[in-house]
Amino acid sequence: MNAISHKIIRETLLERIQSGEWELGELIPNEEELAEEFGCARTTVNRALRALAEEGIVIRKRKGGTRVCELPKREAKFEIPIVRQQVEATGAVYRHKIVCRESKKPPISVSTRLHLGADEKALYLEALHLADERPFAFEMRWVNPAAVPHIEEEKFDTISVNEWLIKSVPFSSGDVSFSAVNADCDIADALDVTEGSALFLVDRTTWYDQSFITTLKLYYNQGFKFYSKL
Amino acid sequence: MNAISHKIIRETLLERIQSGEWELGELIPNEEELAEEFGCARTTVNRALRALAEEGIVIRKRKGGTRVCELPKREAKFEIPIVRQQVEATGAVYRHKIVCRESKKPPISVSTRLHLGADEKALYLEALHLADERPFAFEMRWVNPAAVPHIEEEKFDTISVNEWLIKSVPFSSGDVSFSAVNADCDIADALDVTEGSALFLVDRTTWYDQSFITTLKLYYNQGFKFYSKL
DNA sequence: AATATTATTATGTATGCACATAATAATGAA
DNA sequence: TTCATTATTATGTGCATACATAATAATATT
Repeated sequence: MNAISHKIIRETLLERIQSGEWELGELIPNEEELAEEFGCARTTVNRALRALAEEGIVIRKRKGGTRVCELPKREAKFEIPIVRQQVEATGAVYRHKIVCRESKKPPISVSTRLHLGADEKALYLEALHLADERPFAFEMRWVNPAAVPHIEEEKFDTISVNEWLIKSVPFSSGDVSFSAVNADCDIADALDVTEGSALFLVDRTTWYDQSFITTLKLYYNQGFKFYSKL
Repeated sequence: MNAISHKIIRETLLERIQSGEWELGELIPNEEELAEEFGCARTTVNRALRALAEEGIVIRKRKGGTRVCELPKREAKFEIPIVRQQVEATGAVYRHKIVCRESKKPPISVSTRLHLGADEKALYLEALHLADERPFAFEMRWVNPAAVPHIEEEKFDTISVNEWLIKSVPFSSGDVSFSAVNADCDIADALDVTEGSALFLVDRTTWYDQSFITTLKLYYNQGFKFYSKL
């Protein structure tokens, strides 16, 4: 009665599915029948099944009933972390340094991404993230000053650009891509690796409600890995 | 009455949060008050707030009430795709080729990962994934034959190892890492790129209920990108 | 003052009921 | 046979109510 039965029911059903008691694609008993089996109300079974549906374990259709998902999706979720947290997670001391900061006309690829007019300027920043004073990641970023005017006043000596933006625009959306690139001369120099080293690149563009905020390329130093579970 | 009010309420509350009407960390009205405002039952508000809590937008505490999350988490979710689907998504024709298949004693790093005894053999496979007959990704994999004995009978001429395993063990768990590596001589050869090219590497180990199934390294060809949203 | 005990409070959960809705099956008309 | 109409069914949702639970506040005890 009190042992949060919707969770227990969810668990039980999940076990039946994972053990193969109910095959992939198979129709499972309806809510009413399950409610009777578990000796609870249909509402409770409903909640358990809804949870499984949200997780992609089952598919539910009105009148069609509930069946085990044919192709259980394997998704890896991971946080887009703040670099400082990544560094500190390794036990190292974090520091960041603004290497370059200027207002200038961005290349077309960037002005397109930020939805800027042809002659509009944007803020360009280069920053180096350090772990125990050793280069950890190198960031090349464009910011749309119209979206966050107060950025002009910020020095970024105590807080990184990313952290400042997250505080200013906490609920932005974004596109991200992950890839591997060979370090060119400039980046190799900044990260203190040999030219051509394989670097993990995160390329991200974020916006809030139609207003584009920033686009950046973040090059992680050699040997960096992103971990996740599925 | 019929316009799925819990969704509407969730939306409305989300807007108030995103617009800054309720600040980060701020306590929002309790369920009863909101129910009165929206003219609905507390149950309905509860459902909306529970959804927001699951998304990491708000934090809820008994007696403490509900408050906007201080650091809204930025997580990128993406599917660990089947390579065939990745290839076909680009419009290319997929084919895969088993380059090597043998049963042998794995190195310690692998026997540890697969929880094998010191002298136990495992199945080693190398496969090349092709997009329009051009190398797309190169896979080096160890499989624990004890976990999936039927694998001995499978030729993998119509289905890839990964797809076969997904069908055989649909609900496995796993650890994944993503990184960038320079192509060594063998891999450069397999993917037909110059040695030292930056490759995107996915390293994955999967198991089902304490029984370790497979561990693999998947090297994507140069220029490959993983896309996601946040 | 420090500690243990007892309210108080907002969320968490379960229930029975009613009705809405989408997908299907059954039926009828052309 | 073909198409449109009408049940039927399982899920989807909302509500009022009751009680459980965790965290806090208030109180009493040492």
